[in-house]
Amino acid sequence: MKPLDPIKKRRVTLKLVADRAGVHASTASRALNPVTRSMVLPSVAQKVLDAAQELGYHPDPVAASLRTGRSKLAAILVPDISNSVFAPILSGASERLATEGYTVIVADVGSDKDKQLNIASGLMARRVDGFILATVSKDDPLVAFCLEQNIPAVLVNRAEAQSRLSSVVSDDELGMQMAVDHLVSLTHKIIGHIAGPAQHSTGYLRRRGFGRAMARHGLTENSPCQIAKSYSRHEGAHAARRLLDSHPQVTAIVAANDLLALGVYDVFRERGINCPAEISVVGHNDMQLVDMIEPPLTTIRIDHHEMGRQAAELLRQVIENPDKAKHNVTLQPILIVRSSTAAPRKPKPQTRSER
Amino acid sequence: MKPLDPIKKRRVTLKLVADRAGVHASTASRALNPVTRSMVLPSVAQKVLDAAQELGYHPDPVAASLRTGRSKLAAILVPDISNSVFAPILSGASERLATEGYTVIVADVGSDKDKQLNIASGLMARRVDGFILATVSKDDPLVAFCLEQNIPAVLVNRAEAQSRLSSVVSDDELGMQMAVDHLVSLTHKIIGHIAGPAQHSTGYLRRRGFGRAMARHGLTENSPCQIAKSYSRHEGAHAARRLLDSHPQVTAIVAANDLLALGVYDVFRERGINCPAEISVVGHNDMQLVDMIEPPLTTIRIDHHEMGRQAAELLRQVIENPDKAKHNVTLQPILIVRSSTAAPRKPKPQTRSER
DNA sequence: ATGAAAGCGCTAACAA
DNA sequence: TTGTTAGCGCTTTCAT
Repeated sequence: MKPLDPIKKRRVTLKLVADRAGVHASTASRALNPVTRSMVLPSVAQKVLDAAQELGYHPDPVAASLRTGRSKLAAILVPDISNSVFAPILSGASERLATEGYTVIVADVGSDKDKQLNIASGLMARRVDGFILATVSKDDPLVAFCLEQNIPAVLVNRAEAQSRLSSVVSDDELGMQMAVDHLVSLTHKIIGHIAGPAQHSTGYLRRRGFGRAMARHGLTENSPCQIAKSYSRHEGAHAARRLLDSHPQVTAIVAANDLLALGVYDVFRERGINCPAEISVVGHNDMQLVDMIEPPLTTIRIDHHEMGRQAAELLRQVIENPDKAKHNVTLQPILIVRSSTAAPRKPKPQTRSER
Repeated sequence: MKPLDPIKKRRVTLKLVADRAGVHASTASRALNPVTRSMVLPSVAQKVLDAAQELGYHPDPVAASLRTGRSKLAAILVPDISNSVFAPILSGASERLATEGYTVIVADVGSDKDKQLNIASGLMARRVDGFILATVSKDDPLVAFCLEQNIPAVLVNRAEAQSRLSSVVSDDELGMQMAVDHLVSLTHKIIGHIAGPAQHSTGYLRRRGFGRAMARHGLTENSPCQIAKSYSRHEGAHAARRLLDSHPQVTAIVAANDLLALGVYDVFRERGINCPAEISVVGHNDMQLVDMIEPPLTTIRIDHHEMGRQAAELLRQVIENPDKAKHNVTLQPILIVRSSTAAPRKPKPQTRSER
């Protein structure tokens, strides 16, 4: 004599629906799945659909997943969810994936490659249908992992030199070109660069873009560069100090991203340097709120929301057709001029002796 | 004659492990599960563990889930992942849940209640073990849903008046008390409030906290308030305009959150009002970067990371013991004084005629 | 302490 | 076109 359980109501199963419609479970299954619906008489299909409706049937994705090996689950791996650059990427991607019927798992996986791999295999065990990776660095083991496991994956924001996977990134070189052109048009001649870590494509490509743009203006000799250890305000400040110590003559600094530019601001404050009167600064990303800081930051805007959207779309395509040719999408950034850039102050005659 | 598939390597199943260890699958299952391991001879358990190790066995959570009804999946619902307030909550909660073996699904569910309910039932179908809700407003249908479905859930950041579920929030009234005390100590007497939407506990409680604090100082008559339609810079500006138009005498404004305070800044800029010389401003949340804006914002800091952590911990407890008594955790905020607050300018004799 | 057997809810190969 | 059957990989009675 089992105690009956009045609280937990029974799950509505496919069998229940089938019984009510007077057909076999497999027929009900076919009727319910739009793809296989044509295998079933329209009249029967309608009966099944009605029965499902009446009973409030919701297919069990877990059971389906066990059976089919697919899950309608997509995972997005970010190195740091607190970094606000990723927020619009996530919302763009989630939005798109949700409309395609995917449930999105956002995993904050940190920067430790072993940890990342662990988390990725955990998700594989859950049979996620694909990954969007916002984490990759040069020769990333995660990419190797996805290739090995033969699981659909696309890169977003950061890519690889060898494009082993499809990707959506901003045109980092072009962005730097824009930044440099803008400064040169303001008649700057000695422009420093605070680069991001070289193992990230953003760090590497933006640095290259900076170098090329300066070369194009014949300013190669006047383009000192310091590489920040990470994309953080703290490391940005660190690099800025090194840059200013070694090249006090710079009249402008191009930072590889906004966080680094904020670090530059910190150093300006610390040393009483006026921006843009004494030194101009350009950031990269147009992170939220950089229009509110003082001075409002001139920067390169990337449409991260669109980036997420396109990555999601690409992933969907790869999931549907794993042999799809790789696509490397490059988004056009735009220059946003605010108040951190201005023409350089005319060098006072006694400038040299001043220090 | 089936074509053999040299690419897709076979999944290592429990049966495989059992065979290799020379036991039955059920024994292997018992040996692998720490909880049931004691039902098995230590020597046998060891053999199974070794076999699993050698084969690189990973239990299939999908199959386990189908069988047990549990999933080791936890979902966090946020209204807007782009709002940077949620980032530290998410990372705090994810971190904690991950160490407990949960995989976290972050769902960006928007503000539409029907959409939220749809997404929640979708996740229920996936058999998530529990929800963390960062979305709730007054009498939220999502809370009713969780109660009905009898699924573990805890609230974070925003709570309900009737505490139908456990929650972790900041002490919103205390925060406002701190803000008002600070301004009063600077000798402000006429202080306005830009409130958040009343259907959110943060909006309602902060407003009440403001009113009570002003009353405590005997300033009830001098505490005009405007309610913003949403927590956004835009609505903050809107409310600020209304406040300044109706009460031009205010010397300080307490905003219900930082985003609203930024809107106030926008209006100051638009009207040429100097902050803090003419009007002081206090925010709430200590969102990232508000120390960089001009002037750096005095605000109430909430430890959102800790908030997420504690919500996760609470959720774990509720999942383990659904009959656990409700806990309503209140975190202490702290006042962060920066440069948006100062003593009010001494009213010039001709102030009144000036306008 | 271990094995046998059933079944979670679904889908798909096969048969009719 | 529909039903039969088997099984995805696991856990959990039940029997031994």
